Amino acid sequence: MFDFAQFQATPFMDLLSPVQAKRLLEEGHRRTLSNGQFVHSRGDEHPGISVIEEGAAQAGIYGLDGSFILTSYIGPGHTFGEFTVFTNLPRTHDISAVGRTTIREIPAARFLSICAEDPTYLKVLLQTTLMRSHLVLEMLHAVRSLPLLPRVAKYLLILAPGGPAAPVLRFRQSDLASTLGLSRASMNRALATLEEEALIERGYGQIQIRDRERLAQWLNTRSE
Amino acid sequence: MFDFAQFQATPFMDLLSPVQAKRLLEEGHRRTLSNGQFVHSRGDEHPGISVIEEGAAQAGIYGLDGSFILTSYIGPGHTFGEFTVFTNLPRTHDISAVGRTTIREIPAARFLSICAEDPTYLKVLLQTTLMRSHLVLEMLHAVRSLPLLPRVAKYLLILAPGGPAAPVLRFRQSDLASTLGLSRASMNRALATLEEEALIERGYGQIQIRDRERLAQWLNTRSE
DNA sequence: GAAAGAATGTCAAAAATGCGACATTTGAGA
DNA sequence: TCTCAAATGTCGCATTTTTGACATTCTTTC
Repeated sequence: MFDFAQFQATPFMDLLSPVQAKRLLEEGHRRTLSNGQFVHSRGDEHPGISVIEEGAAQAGIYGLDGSFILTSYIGPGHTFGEFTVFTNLPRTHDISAVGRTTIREIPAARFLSICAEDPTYLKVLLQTTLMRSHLVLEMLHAVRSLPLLPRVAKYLLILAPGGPAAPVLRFRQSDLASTLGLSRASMNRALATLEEEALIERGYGQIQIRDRERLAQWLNTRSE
Repeated sequence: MFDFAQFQATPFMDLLSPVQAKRLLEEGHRRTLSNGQFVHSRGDEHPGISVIEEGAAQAGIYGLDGSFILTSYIGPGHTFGEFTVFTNLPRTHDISAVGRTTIREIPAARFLSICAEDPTYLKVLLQTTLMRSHLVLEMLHAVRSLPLLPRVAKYLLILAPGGPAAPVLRFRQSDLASTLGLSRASMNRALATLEEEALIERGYGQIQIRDRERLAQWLNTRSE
């Protein structure tokens, strides 16, 4: 259910039955976004939950200097915005599309009434929220207890999209750097070292994990 | 509902009606712990959710060198262990009592059946989980984007117990240091500076926040 | 109430990291 | 295709932080 070794949460939609999934999507309004387009900005009102149908999104916060601190990568079947539904507070993160992306937006009131009808939605959302919460705790722990190199590796694993293909992270090194709270120079050196170990490949605006499994193994030998 | 300025989540029990609260506690087994006594250790099985009736607990992870990385301070009315109930995975944190503490332990199966009876429990647990998740994200953000001094201040605010009284954090400086991922020397210097500003007071094995409001204000002028 | 253990306060040398600068490579758009 | 902007690769130097050591203060326990 929760593949620790791969640091990936199960998508919300995968935990619903096909009927429940269909029912939920029907309540939503479809929206298509081009690469990099903003879905929400920090501070936006309009509470509602969104489901990714195709493509992906990234959540983070822009710093005053334009740097982007990434918090999570949101893939197909995952949701975002549930925080606004259950707390009635404005958005806490900036969310933008990664590649061409289609999402379903379900307004807060409507989602809540679906939950009232069938509490399974609540239970499943709780499950995914707890898993993601756990991942954030893992990140927090990594930031504080791991040396630079394994710390970078762990973040790559957590932020990398799931799925069978070799994961490609479409992030600039400068964004990754501010995400981990270090300078671009240090990030570049760390990535260079990981590349020497043949664990990743650096590209222009992206990083490819050559073999998720092997990177996870390498991390284990380094952190325990 | 969610006091951002004070970085405190609403306790789970406060969001339940008196009847619902009573019903839940009746399902649990009461347990009394003395100061520092362990409730659970990382890796423990036996899934179940626990509610703090009196006292408090701290959750964290012990490092190999004996250092303790604190994750959260859990006060009266708050829960812990919900992760084990909904994922069937072992405990991810070490939890110990702070001061004389009584808790109610509700086995996973029983809690789930209560939720099935009355989905309000699910909804409320989702609310608190989302709030706490948000707090962890705030911590993560602080670690990466704030300079040392405001970072320490923010952690003190997040980790400090709520309530009207001047909060006292019963932590050793060495634990606080490893919680923020820095050395005891740096932590000591940071705390010394905050004390010079008359925001906190250092004690033996504890730190007192002189005025939560004022510390939050000081933080705001420093971080935006 | 004395002694021992535990935690804090502080310092200088060593190490790690950030900063600013500049060359190089890549990709997008005219 | 060519040009230019954007992103990466690298290098000293400045700064911060850690390390390890030691003195001091506070608690606990005998």
